[in-house]
Amino acid sequence: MAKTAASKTAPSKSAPSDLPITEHLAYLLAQANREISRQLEERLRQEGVPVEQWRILTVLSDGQGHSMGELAEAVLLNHPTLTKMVDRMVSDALVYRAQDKKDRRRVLLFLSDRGKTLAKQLAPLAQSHEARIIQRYGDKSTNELKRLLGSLIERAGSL
Amino acid sequence: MAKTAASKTAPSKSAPSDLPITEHLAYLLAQANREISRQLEERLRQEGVPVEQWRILTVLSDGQGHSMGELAEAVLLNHPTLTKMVDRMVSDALVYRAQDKKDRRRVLLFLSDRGKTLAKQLAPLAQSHEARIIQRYGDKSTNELKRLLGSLIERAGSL
DNA sequence: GACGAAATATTGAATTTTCAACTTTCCCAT
DNA sequence: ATGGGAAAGTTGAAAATTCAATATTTCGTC
Repeated sequence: MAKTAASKTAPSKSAPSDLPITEHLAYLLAQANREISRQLEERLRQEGVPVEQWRILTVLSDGQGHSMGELAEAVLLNHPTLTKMVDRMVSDALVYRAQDKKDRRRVLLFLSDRGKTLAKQLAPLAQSHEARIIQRYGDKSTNELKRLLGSLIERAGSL
Repeated sequence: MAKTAASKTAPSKSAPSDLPITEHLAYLLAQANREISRQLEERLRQEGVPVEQWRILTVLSDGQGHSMGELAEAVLLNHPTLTKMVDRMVSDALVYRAQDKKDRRRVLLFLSDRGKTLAKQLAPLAQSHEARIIQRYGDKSTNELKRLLGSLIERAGSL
């Protein structure tokens, strides 16, 4: 038995499974995310917009109304957090809420004119961030990384 | 003609910069990180330990004392946040502080016996999380993803 | 040596996020 | 129809994070 834990070297005191933290996928993802988010955030700070709001503005840019639930999922925020962030954006007149006629429990969110304008200003900033990564990190690597991340996410539910 | 903002070019094709958010590396990283962190968190909840504390415990598991600055960098937290999290961990008797004799500005952090025990309980949990990802997502893909993330992080400073 | 600048860590106030509870509306089996 | 439960969103209190300001110690230079 113990096929996986076959004897490697004489275990002195701590388990051999003490993988350094930098080898954990969870850690590498957190670190990479932190670095890249930080850089994007720096770009967006130019317009005084937090990354989460950029996501919201970008998702809403398709002109459709999106429900809070949809959005929460899309922009990686949980419901109460999104509610309060949207409150702030409403105060800043970037978005507005409207009740869904079909299902009156739902609230649909739309970009205001001001929000549309801002979204258009932001898009090139994010774009140039992406471009710089590709430029420095390489087209090949970047695309491969994106592909792998995409498929990881796809299967994440069943992980 | 309902297009309120089609002031520029005519092509109905989307504007050059309108990359869907799901194509942005920054977004893919955030999403993947969220999914994987969430899963790990679920495992760790078994022992009532937040992911950040797992990171701290794991880094300190080398038995060395680590300064707050070092740790903050290693566990992806900024200084004040780390200070307060460590305060909580000290209250829980998982770690303790000691002044660095060489440089009295610095504070070194060590695992207590209780912290060591907990760290040893946690390691297999994290390990099995990793194992499950590899099992479902594939050895090949996982390693390739890790490799790419590692090299992205390496160059992140110059991005 | 001594002084000002930089590095290290912490604190307190303000902001943000989270958790649990709540309201409203819809679904549907009785 | 209708009453119980599920779904969508919000709210308020509690917890965590962040920002700016504050000690304390070290370093370099004169």
